[in-house]
This record gives sequence, structure tokens and C-alpha cells, in this order.
Amino acid sequence: MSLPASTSAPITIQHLSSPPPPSLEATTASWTSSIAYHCKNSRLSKAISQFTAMRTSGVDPNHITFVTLFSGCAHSRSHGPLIGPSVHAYARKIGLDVSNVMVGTAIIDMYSKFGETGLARLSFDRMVLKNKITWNTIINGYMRNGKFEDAVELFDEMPERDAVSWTVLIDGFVKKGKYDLALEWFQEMLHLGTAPDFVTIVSVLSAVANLGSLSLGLWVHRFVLMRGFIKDNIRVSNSLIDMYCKCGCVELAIQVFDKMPERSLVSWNSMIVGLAYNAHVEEALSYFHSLKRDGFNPDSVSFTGALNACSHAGLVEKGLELFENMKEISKINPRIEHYGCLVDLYSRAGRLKDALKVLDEMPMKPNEVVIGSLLAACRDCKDIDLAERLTKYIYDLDPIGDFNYVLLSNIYAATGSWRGASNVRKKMKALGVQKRPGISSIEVNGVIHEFVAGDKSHSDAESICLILEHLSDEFKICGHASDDIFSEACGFY
DNA sequence: GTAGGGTTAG
Repeated sequence: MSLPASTSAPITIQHLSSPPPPSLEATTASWTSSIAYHCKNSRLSKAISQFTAMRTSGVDPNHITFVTLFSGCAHSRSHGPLIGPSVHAYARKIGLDVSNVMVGTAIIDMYSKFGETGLARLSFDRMVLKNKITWNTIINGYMRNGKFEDAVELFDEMPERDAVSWTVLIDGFVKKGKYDLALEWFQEMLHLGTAPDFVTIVSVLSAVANLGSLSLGLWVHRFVLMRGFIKDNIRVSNSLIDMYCKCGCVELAIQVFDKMPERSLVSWNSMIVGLAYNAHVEEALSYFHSLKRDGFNPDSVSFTGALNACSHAGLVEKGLELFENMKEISKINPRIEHYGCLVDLYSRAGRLKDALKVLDEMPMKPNEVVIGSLLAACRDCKDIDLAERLTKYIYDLDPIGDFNYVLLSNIYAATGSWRGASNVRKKMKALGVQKRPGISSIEVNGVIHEFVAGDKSHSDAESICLILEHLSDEFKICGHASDDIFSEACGFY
């Protein structure tokens, strides 16, 4: 028996319990179990060769064999789209794709995951018998592919809706960044009397966290406590921790964490990442070191949080040490986030050359976040030469975002190079990059106030400006070259 | 052995 290809993956019971290889008296069940084993370990090609061997040895696959295979294809980005349709053709030949609910549903799920909503819908329409899961699957397929109208249409048509149906819609909107819509649907769900389960709550909390609305978050927390049915659910608590941190309420996050009767590594990670996010550096590192006492080993997310804390505090050496420990002791392969932290660590410390070295030597193509860290440092250090050298990386990025173009253009503008700035704008136009307005928002007494650059429409704009000016002066007195950071950050003046 | 879920760098 061979172990899975990824050596960094934790070895679980699942990996070790290979099923007995099909023997001479192999049955459909034993072949299927062997196929399932390979699918679970992300070895679709192996699963398929088993499937072929099964057929040539004269054993017929049944509905479970097909469900296993379709589910395996759905989870394989590389081979799935190539293999899935031919397995479908085979199921078609024996009619299982329309006559068996589970097989049909697995096919719908597979095509949805490939982005083939048309094929998913065709399979759905052809099925003789559908159950709730079939309906939820096709609606989920539409949601994940951004076809909201089709999803809602089927949602309205479906004979019987359960908590999962609602959650599919709610979470579908959350995943596409439509948090307000998600919450509207949640409200409707409660209004019509369907009880949410813990997955619904996790999804709703994610929407709330992204909106940064503490009052909504507190409401959901009260809801959880009142219902009691999910009060001590680890995942709900993890989501509460994340929500409170994203809303800037570290104290409440700690309270939730402390009250948990049982924690997972994600609970620890949510604290570490959340504390780092809120610049509570010492505490973030202390949680990072404490998770071992709870019997956990830090994973790649834990390191991201700890590294991020170091970069916010300018702890370059500590950060580098963590990065080394991650590779050498924890045997975790650094991912792009970790290189991003490293670049950020050097960038914020003003060590641009070191940052550039990381960028050039990292084993994967840098993305816009990594470039953005360095570019922001170029702006702060007024290093236009380095910024120009980054241009090639920026133009090479996909997908095209506006962030770095705007940053680059601002660097040119800040150094008085209007021609450079205008060239960037031209390039943006040529590439079809649109600058989206940056919006800052703050919640005061449950009301969310939004501001865009140059925005003076707020009823208290005048006093807000006065306070900002005052803060800016205070900053200068304290020795921080403010560089009009307030005008940039808050969009006034 | 078919459906929905949490933490990740600018």
C-alpha cells in the first residue's frame, strides 16, 4: 500500500486503512470500495483504472459505484472534467443516470462543480424521480455559478424546502460577496418559520463578519444563546470568534473562546489570525505558543497569523525564525500566503531589497497581494525605481484587479511624475481595468455610515473633518510624518 | 453511498 502523494498531509486513519484489493471472487462491493478509497485520496486516475479492471473482469458496477465515481470526478479539478462525461456516458447506457436518484444527483453536482450549469440542468430535467437533495443540489449549482435568478426560480418551484435549501441560497450569496442579500434571505427564512441549523448560522455569521456589523453580530449571538440548540457547537463558536475579531471586538472574541467547553485547531487559529488582524501582536503570538498545550500542532493557517502579527509589529527576526521553524520543524511547505507575509515583513520594515529578493526567489508566481505589499512600501519609501521594476509583475497578473494600478499611479503622482501616472491610467484603460471606488464604513449605534473619497455628503461632515484635522496634528506632534494619511484613509478634504 | 459550513498575507 502506498501513502498519498502529499507528504505534508496529516496521516489519518483513512489513509492507512486501504481496503483489501479485489480478489478472484471480487464482488461489485469490493471493487467499489477500492474505487472509493482512491477517490477519497484524490487519485482519480487510479480509481478509473480500477473501474476499467472491474468491467473487464466481468463484474458489473451498480448505483453505488457510479455515485462514488461521480463524486470523485466532481472533486478533481484536473481530471474530473475529462473523465466525468465518459463515466456519465456509461451510466447513460445502462439508464442509471435517470432511473436512480442518487446517481442523477451526483451527476448534477459534478457538472455544477465543473461550471456546466446547462448540463446539470439537462440531467435534472431528465430524471424520473427527484428528492429534496436533488433540488438542493441543482440550486446550489446555480448559486455557485452566480446564476441567482435560476436558483431562486427553482427554489420557489421546489415542492418542499428544508433548512439546507435556505442555507444553499444564503451561503451562495455570501460566497459571492452579496452579504446584504444573504441576510435578507435569512430574515425571510425566519419569517416563514424554517428553523436554521448550525450551518445556516455559520454562514450568516460569515456575512455579518464581512459587513463588520457588530450590532448584527450581537443579535445573531443572542439568537444562538436563546435557541441553545447550537450553543456549544465548535464551528458556531469559531465563527463567532471570527465575527467578533472582524468587527474589532477582540474582548468578546476572547470571551467566546474562553467559554468553549471544547476547542479545535480552527478555534485557536481564529484567535491568532483575529488578534493579529487587530494588531494585538503579543497576544496573537502568545495564543500561537499556547495551542500546543491544548494538544495541537500549528498548521499553515496558524503560521500565517503569527507571521502576520510579526510583520505588523516590525518583528523581522522573529518572523524569519517562525518561517524557518515552519519549514524545518513543522515540515509545512510554505504557500503563497506565507511568502506574502515574508514580503510584507521586509516591506513594512523598509527592507525593500530583501523583500524583492523573496519575490524573485519564491517558487510560485506572485499574486497581487504580494506585489501590493511591496508596492505600498515603495510608496512609503518613495522608491519609484523599484516600483517601476514591479510593473512587469503587475501587468502579468491575472485576474486583473484595480488595486495595484491605482497604487502605482499614486506613487508616480506623489513624486510629481504626472506622465508616469497618466501612462498607468492609459494602460488600465487599454486592459479594461476599472477603478472601483474605495469605501470606508463605520458602524455607530447600529447605523452603518459609508464614505468614499471626496465625500462630504454626511450630515456631520464638518465636525468629522475638524476631528480628523485635529488627529492629524496630534500625529505630527507625536513625531509621525502624517503625509495626509487621514485624507487618504478617510476620503475627506 | 447523492446536498449546505468555519480560520489564510496588501
